Amino acid sequence: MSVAVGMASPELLALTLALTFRFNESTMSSRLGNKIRGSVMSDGSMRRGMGWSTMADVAREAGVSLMTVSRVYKRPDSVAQRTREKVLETGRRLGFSPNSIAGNLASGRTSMIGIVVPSLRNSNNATSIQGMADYLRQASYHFMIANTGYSMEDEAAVVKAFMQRRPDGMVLTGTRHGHETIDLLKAAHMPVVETWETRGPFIDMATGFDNYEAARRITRHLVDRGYRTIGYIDYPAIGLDRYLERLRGLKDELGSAGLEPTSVVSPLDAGDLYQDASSFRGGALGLRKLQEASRDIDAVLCASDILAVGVLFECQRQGVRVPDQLAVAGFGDFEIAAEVPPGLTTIRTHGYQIGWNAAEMLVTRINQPRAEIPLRDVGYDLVVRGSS
Amino acid sequence: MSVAVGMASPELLALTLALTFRFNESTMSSRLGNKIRGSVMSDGSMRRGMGWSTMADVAREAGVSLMTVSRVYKRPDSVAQRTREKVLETGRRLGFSPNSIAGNLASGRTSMIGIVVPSLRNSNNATSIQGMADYLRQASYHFMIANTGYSMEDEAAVVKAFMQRRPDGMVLTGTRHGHETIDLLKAAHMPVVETWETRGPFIDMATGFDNYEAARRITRHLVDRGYRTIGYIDYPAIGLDRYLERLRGLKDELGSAGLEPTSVVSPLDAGDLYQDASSFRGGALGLRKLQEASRDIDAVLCASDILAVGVLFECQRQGVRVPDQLAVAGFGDFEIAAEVPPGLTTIRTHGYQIGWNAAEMLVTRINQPRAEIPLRDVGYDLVVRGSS
DNA sequence: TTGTACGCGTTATCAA
DNA sequence: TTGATAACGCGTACAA
Repeated sequence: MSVAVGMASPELLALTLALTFRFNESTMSSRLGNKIRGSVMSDGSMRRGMGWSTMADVAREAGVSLMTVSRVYKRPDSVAQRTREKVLETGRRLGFSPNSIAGNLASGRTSMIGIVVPSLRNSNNATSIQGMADYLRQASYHFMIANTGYSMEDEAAVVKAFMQRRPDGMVLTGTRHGHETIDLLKAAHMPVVETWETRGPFIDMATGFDNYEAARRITRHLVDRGYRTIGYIDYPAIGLDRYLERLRGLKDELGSAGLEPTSVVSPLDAGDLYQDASSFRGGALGLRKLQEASRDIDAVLCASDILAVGVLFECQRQGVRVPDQLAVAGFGDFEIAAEVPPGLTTIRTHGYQIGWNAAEMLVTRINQPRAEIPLRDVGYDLVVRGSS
Repeated sequence: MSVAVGMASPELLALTLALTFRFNESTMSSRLGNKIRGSVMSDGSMRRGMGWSTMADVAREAGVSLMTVSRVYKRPDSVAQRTREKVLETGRRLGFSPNSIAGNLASGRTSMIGIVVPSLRNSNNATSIQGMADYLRQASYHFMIANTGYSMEDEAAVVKAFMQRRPDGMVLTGTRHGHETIDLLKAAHMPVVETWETRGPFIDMATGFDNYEAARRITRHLVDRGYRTIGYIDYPAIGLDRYLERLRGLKDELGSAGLEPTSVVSPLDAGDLYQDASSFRGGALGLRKLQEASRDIDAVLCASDILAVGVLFECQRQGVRVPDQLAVAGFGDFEIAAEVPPGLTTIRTHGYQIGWNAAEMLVTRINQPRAEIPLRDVGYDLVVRGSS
């Protein structure tokens, strides 16, 4: 029996050889007591021994002990150079690849991070996931992701499921979580970073920015520009902390100018939100709702750039001139904000940095369990463009 | 010693109790021979025994055998109801959470899928990742993701790293991969699905659509509409199979109409591409390049909707009327295509379905290693809107 | 329906 | 610098 292949590279030959070797061994001597070896040959229900070479195989072939092989792959410096080379060469020849699962069990560390986001399609999340991915990769960590669809029950389920895989740390989006989630993580002493907000209380660590202050800042900009009849297009009211903070910031800032929001609308229903793709349309719908509520509205602030761009598109269709007849502002500074005519005034957030920070904080804490790791505020910037 | 907490839920109390119990046990009797138990109390370098309750703990407390506990959590039906309830209750009380890592090692299955994408910020990928996530979740699988930044070397490194975690299957983006990657996967008999293309050869399984035919289809539409001077804005030339196919489709279709592309430009440099966010700007740059190459260009086809929307924005800035002076077409049918005035003509792809399929095919193959799983073509649709 | 025995492939510890 | 040994926590096979 041999492995069927197309092009045969040295690496492939090595692995083929390794597999063949293992099968022969089990067929002939079975001295480890394994009656069956290799799922490839078995009846399908049997999955023990996947046909991979093990450290024991390499050790035997190279004439060293198992621990030496382990050291060669884990801390190469702790092994004499000649030994190391011999082992590596043997390993290559046998197509050996260390089994992390076994290592995890023995060491109690998985080098795995669990990441929980509301949606995988959200640009904000994508950016900070990329930040985490870039940091984690150079630190030799892997990560699992799951999305909650903005539901706390799902979040709890996801966290529970992740815990069974014993990740070394966990990243959550936002700071509002169910008791079950919080209790579970705290009791397990799981290193946790909460992201996108700087207002606690936190389970453990956090990085983000002050959504409340950012919303006040951009509202103040609109007020300073002379706009007085200001509407707000919110995310659907599902109680996401950071969006609640943005709305609160808007109201407080208008309040201190003796104003109040002319109208606050939430254009999407839950179904749309879960899709998370329908937000341009949400912005357009939102504008129409605002116009129904008040004909003389002169500025619209949106909970995200996507909504705001949807507003700009709707203005274009209606022939409403921006910013002369209507000012529009968003939140996020996605690429489109700079590109869409006439340019979208918005709050620049630093999603990539949030992701990077979260990963870095986690890894620091994992390596130094006692470390006190303070909140990291990445700040925000007001970016004024043609729409206001 | 006890766990510090804010609000104490029943679940938390259970877990606290479990941890305390374990610590006491080790401190007092240490009858398993563990000198140290629980990383929380140790000096930081010691990580064995994480302080979690184990099946053995539950078994002892519930007065059953370890296997009974295992069965309760793996195949509850195979245990008498009374026994099951007793075990579950004990498990809850001890805050027990099955350790998948140990289960993986024992069973040879990880219930983990490795997903390799070029970029985490790309909308296409995000959509199909969501499809995979939704399928995998209901099938009780988790997944790891890594991005390659469009580099084959990085892809090989990522695949190698994933293999050490012994995933049950792997999803790759596209069909063009390095020999090293291919050989490794084949030799390991790893179930693999390649996505977004239906033209082989494949490592194992594939789902996607025919990019070549789709490009011909939308090109034909432009030709039928009477456009004759057609430019193309490509992704950067890094040899991504599906983009090469799109360009080939354009050329062939124009060819059979006795035409040829007026100009083909690739507006982004590699740095921009890696960011993957700068594509609106890429479209705008591309249009300007096309205009430099030929003043009487009357239609532009783009390799993606994002580029096409960038073209629309640039038209708006230049005062070019769409579609009267210039027709614009994209590829992807992202939400923005329907929302941006005057509506973007494009090819609708089915990214979510591709992701869902990929996951489903993988799980099928994992459960039935012998299964022949044919290519799944999800097709595409021409969507004509105001821009052409 | 439940239990016993053993192995999964690695790492921590301690001794040489 | 290297080796022997004992876990890590669970699932498979088989027996009762």
